[in-house]
Amino acid sequence: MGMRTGRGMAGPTLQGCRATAPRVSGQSLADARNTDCIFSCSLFSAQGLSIRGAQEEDPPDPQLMRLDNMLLAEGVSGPEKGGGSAAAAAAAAASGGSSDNSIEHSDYRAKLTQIRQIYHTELEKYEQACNEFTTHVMNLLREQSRTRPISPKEIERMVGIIHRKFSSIQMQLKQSTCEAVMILRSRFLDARRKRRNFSKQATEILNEYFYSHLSNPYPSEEAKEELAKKCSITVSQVSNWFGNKRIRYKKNIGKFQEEANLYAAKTAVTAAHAVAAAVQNNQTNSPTTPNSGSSGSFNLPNSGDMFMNMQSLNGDSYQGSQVGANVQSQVDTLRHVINQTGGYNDGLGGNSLYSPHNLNANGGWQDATTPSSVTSPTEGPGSVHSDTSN
DNA sequence: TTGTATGATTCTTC
DNA sequence: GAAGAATCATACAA
Repeated sequence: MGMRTGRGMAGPTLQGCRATAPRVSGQSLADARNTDCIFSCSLFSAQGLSIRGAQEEDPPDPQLMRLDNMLLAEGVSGPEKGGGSAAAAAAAAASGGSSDNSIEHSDYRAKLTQIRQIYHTELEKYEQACNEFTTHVMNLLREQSRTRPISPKEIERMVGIIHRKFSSIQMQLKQSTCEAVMILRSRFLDARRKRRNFSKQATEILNEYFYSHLSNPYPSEEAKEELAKKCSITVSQVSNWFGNKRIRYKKNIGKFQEEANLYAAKTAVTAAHAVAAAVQNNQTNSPTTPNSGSSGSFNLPNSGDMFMNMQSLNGDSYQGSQVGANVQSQVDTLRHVINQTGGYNDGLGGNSLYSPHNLNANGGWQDATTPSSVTSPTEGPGSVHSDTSN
């Protein structure tokens, strides 16, 4: 489960553990004993050795030291540090502050606290039982001393045996706790890896960008960062989203038409206002002043798109490239709406006034963006080389 | 339960 | 290294 078959698999370092750890729902220490997690296996294999002499006079058991160190590192033993384990810290760092991950993070901390509490309760119980039993044995020996002589050495030996027995129980407790923490960690990392749909708002933001940049849906790094910030996702997620979107859009334009219309209509009014404002602004100022709006980093090439000539909109003879990138994108939206109202061919090339998606015959975004002198901020759509599939 | 949507991963190409 | 393409795995709706 969770492992992909037939291919190499890149992933977090806990991959091996994650792949074999059972997906337990409860977090009791007893459940934790069932794990076959790699880490746990090593603990179990060493247990037989640890029962003997984990106490005072013997050199410190390396296994016990490992357990203690791990419990300390995970914040289970030692001073309370709010569940601030390495995993939790890593998770917090990876979360990028998104609310969902924060919830997961707090969930992790809550469960770790639970484990910590169980551990300390059990540890206390064992210590108490050890003391009680020692007292009990001492009392018995005292009583026996009335009938036979008992040397201090014998008493010491008995106490030593009791302590060793109880320390082996403690060892098991520590092992179980470690296993529980490991399971929790693996489950937590699994949860991070699990696919989650983006929020509706995030999808809307991405879609709005995509459909308003249909002529060149290749956001620059800056734009990706901005989108990522807006959507509370990572830049690579933005890249993934656009990669998926471009391919799926190309594969089934018809299916996405409705969606395209929706977003186009949504931003049409804004687009019209923006265009008018930009034109106004441009006329009153310098005709070559580029727009520096929020999307200004997209130097959308447009010489391949007849509609990009703003002449048809304002009567001026100035090109879309002079308008500015954000206006350019708005024009994309606007023209889409215009085209919708006028009706257009659903096909890729067709004979319609313009191809609404700026896809070339191969399904690429090439024709709208092929000017040799103008390149995309990232990589021009010229890199869309083979769109013949499907 | 099943089909579809979708985010992620991997491989290939340039 | 970025993008396309194929695929996987999971979420989600019917």
